[in-house]
Amino acid sequence: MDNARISRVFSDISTLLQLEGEPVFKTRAYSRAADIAANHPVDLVSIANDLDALKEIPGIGNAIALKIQELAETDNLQFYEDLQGRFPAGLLTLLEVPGIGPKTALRASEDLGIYSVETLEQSIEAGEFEKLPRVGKKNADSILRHIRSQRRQSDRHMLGMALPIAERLCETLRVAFPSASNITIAGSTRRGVETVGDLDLLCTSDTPAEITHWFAAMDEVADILGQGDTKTSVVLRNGLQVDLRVASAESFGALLLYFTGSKQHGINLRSRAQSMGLSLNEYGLTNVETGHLESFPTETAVYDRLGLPYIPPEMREDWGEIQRAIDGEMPTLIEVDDIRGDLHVHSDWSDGRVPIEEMLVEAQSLGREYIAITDHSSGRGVANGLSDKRLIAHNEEIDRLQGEFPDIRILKGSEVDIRADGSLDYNEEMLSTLDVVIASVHSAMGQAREVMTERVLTAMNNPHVTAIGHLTTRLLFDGIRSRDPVDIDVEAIFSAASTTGTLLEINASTKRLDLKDTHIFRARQLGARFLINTDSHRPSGLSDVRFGVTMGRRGLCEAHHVVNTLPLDQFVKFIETPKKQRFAFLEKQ
DNA sequence: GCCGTTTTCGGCCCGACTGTTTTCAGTCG
Repeated sequence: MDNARISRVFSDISTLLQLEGEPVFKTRAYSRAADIAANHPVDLVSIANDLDALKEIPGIGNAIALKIQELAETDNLQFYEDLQGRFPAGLLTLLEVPGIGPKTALRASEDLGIYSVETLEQSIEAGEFEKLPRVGKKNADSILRHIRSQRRQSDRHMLGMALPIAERLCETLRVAFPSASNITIAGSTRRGVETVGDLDLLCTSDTPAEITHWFAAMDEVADILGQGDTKTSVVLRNGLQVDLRVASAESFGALLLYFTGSKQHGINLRSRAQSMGLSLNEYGLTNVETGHLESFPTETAVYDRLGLPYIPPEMREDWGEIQRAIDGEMPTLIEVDDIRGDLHVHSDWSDGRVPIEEMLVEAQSLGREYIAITDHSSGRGVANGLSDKRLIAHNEEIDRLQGEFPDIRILKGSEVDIRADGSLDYNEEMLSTLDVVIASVHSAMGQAREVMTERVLTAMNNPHVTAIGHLTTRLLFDGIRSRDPVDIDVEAIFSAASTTGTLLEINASTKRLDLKDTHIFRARQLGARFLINTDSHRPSGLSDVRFGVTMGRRGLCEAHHVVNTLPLDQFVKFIETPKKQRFAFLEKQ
């Protein structure tokens, strides 16, 4: 039982209670609990024996806390079982089809015996489904199209793939409509969520219809899902859904706030507005008594009117950010420009694509003050890992290149395999020749939780290990494959970071993003410090640092939490400090 | 079911779109 499964249970309960006609506020409470569980930085099972700790989480009360306890203790929930038993099996899968809500799903199963997406499809094709009340042919056709397009693709896309496309579409709009302004990415892409379901683009213009119609007619549009004068929704040839909304400039602040989300952040803001006698929507704030509408050109102006400081998009996840804002405890989040060095970079000495020189040229052009070349260790045979002998030559090559590149400090490094038993590929003598050691798991990923945890802890206790690379080894779905994270006690690892003086890597590679946001949030609370590294295998990879910074921001990192924001001389002092005293050194900075 | 600088009871976020209807239900974000 993990947070994802708990979330699933509450989400199902919410839906099923809706079908039973329970009050909407009750179903909403379960729905919010599902969101909370899905994103909570702490494993709920690990605190389930403490009822008060569960109830301290906003949105979790007595009833839901008790249900979490039951799930944690028995891996089961009687309430959930009973509820499911009162409905036909398969009903919930129907609800995953866009366009099918609770009412339609229930009617379809009761009246037509539909209990799966396949039987739904057959019923639509047979012309039966459209005869249900309030459905009709157009709805039926639209649902059928959704079923078929959903089958073609997974429903979420890596941020690293979606963001560049969104940026390119914005640029296309800028060129095509010079008079349009505020062309902006919104939605989960703007918040920096690791995967996004669709792209939300906004702009302001006096001639919205012209823009939405032009957009829907673009070459790369494969399918138009909906089109009006102020909004259009299309599917691109690559399978990505894009929603474009156009409005007038005076209300852009409220519009952007609204379409950036998250949903729950918006609900919390509207709640706050209500308590001030105001009503918040995408056009602005309306005085409930007088009906007067105030417009806001910027998001900052809306927050200000609600008595709050600006809340950066990455924080708008209902992780306590509004309370933090009220309390005046807003962090100054880390920014891309704070990053001065990259400590995890590969070259063609192992499995990188280009010679060290080319990585150095690119790193310099990005303004990096220092870089560690960390090719793989000998255990990575498939990655052309470096034997002891080749590591010595690698070090000599770096000394030579330092002479050619006086403007960037090149650190001797290695990404060393943590073997299945926790030992490292190089011995103490070899490790002591290196400035930076990133220790990573690349093998035996199926180990039991206790074994894996002990394995990484052993590496953390090695005095030469600077940081643990991509802790969970998960890979996001890139259209072809994905990899689940290893089973490891992250709380134990995060706690050990400060006691051993080991840094934790935020791996910015677009398919990794490992640690992920909730891990960073929790590790920071437990006193960990980080490196944001790109794990680049080619020059273009060095720019991916921005994705790592975004994850750091979502985990509420300030620059001082991330050690490669230190200027070169300070960073060198850091790695020259005996490992056990490094966190004390950071405290003094 | 959750929650409290109006409340331990009585509130609880807001609007657009679509297609079905004879004034609005259902779904979505």
